[in-house]
Amino acid sequence: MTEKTQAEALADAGGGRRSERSRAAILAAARERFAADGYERATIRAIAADAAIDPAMVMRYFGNKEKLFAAAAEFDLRLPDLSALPPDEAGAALINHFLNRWEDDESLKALLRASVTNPVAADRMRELFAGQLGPMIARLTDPADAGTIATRAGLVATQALGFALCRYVLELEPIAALTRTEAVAWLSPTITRYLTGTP
Amino acid sequence: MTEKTQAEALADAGGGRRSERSRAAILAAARERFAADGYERATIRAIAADAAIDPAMVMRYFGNKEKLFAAAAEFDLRLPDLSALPPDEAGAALINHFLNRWEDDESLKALLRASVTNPVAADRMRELFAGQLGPMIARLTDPADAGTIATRAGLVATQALGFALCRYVLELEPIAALTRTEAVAWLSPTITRYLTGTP
DNA sequence: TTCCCAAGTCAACACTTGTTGACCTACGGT
DNA sequence: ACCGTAGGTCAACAAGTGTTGACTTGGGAA
Repeated sequence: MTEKTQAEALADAGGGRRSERSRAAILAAARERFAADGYERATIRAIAADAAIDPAMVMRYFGNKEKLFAAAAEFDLRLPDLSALPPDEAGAALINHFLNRWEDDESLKALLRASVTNPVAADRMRELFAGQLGPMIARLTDPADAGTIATRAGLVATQALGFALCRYVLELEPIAALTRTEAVAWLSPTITRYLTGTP
Repeated sequence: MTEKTQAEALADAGGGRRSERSRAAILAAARERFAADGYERATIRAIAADAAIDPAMVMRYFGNKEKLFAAAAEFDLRLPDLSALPPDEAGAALINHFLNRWEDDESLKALLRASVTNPVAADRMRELFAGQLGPMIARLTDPADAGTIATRAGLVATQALGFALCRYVLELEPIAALTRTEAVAWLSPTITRYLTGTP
């Protein structure tokens, strides 16, 4: 009864496969495991167990572990357009958005944990900052300084990733205990200078 | 007991006992592999092969993989005393020292790569910044602001580790291509503010 | 009803890992 | 000379990995 409705809805949703629910369960479990354990310690068997699904199904749906990771670590920074803001508020807005994004999607944690040992993940990380942050910064930057855009994006990446590494992965105190307000207060000037300042 | 005395005596003897050479070779290979591959991808067999030594010898000398890592990732930041410098030069000096330290000892890279998935490594990383950077900052800080020392150390860690992550591990361009001078110029104001400034 | 086929299960594969214990071997003290 | 032992070799172990292929099941179409 209920199942029929689900099946129909699911059939509509995807390209025709009826097992979207299993696929979604695997993906959710994979995100969790990759985020918690990193690429090599997260095993297909553990992911399958979390999703209450046979390990063979994981292979059926995603081909192999690397493709599963690629699907689980798909991520978009969803950067807002900050060009409307006064320059001295852009830094605070950006770091705030970044922390939000970090906290409500485990994919970023999975990506960071994996990117340290997995080339594919590292590539995606690079593309995230070069391909998404760069263009956003371009809209804030005086065309005369266009040559500095990539550097600015990179510098923002160093501070943003470093903070996330210490706060969410290493759980280094007292960084992990900082309130959101404190964190933003300390980081904003740094980000702002990287966005629009000079060395 | 007896073994150590003998080993030392033999090492002192002049010829260089093979066991000490083996031990050193294993450690060097381990540092290299852990730095390049991270904890789980660096295998005892690969390390032994690099050192041209039987895998069983690695176990004989270091007990198990975790202890080998602990020995290979022993590290000291060797922080200089910056309290003699004018406050606005301390940031530049510190980041310069940090980059030097990073570049001439692979242990830090090994530690960072491993600390993302290995609890022991993460612990050592935390202790590095809390136990070594903290005390150094204390000497720069007005006793009235003693309560901010740990936070300052943590913030410096976020920027320093984030930069190292992007430059040496992720090899994110254009951060990896920055000259030392450029890097120091961009980071110094950030570090200086974390050391002595306010949000 | 019968039949088909995708979804799901099971057991095994080939391989790699850390780790162990039995076995050599060369050399310094006696 | 001998012999004990530290240093080194070899092969195997048990556990765990990603991955595969043959089998079973259930629900919708005929």
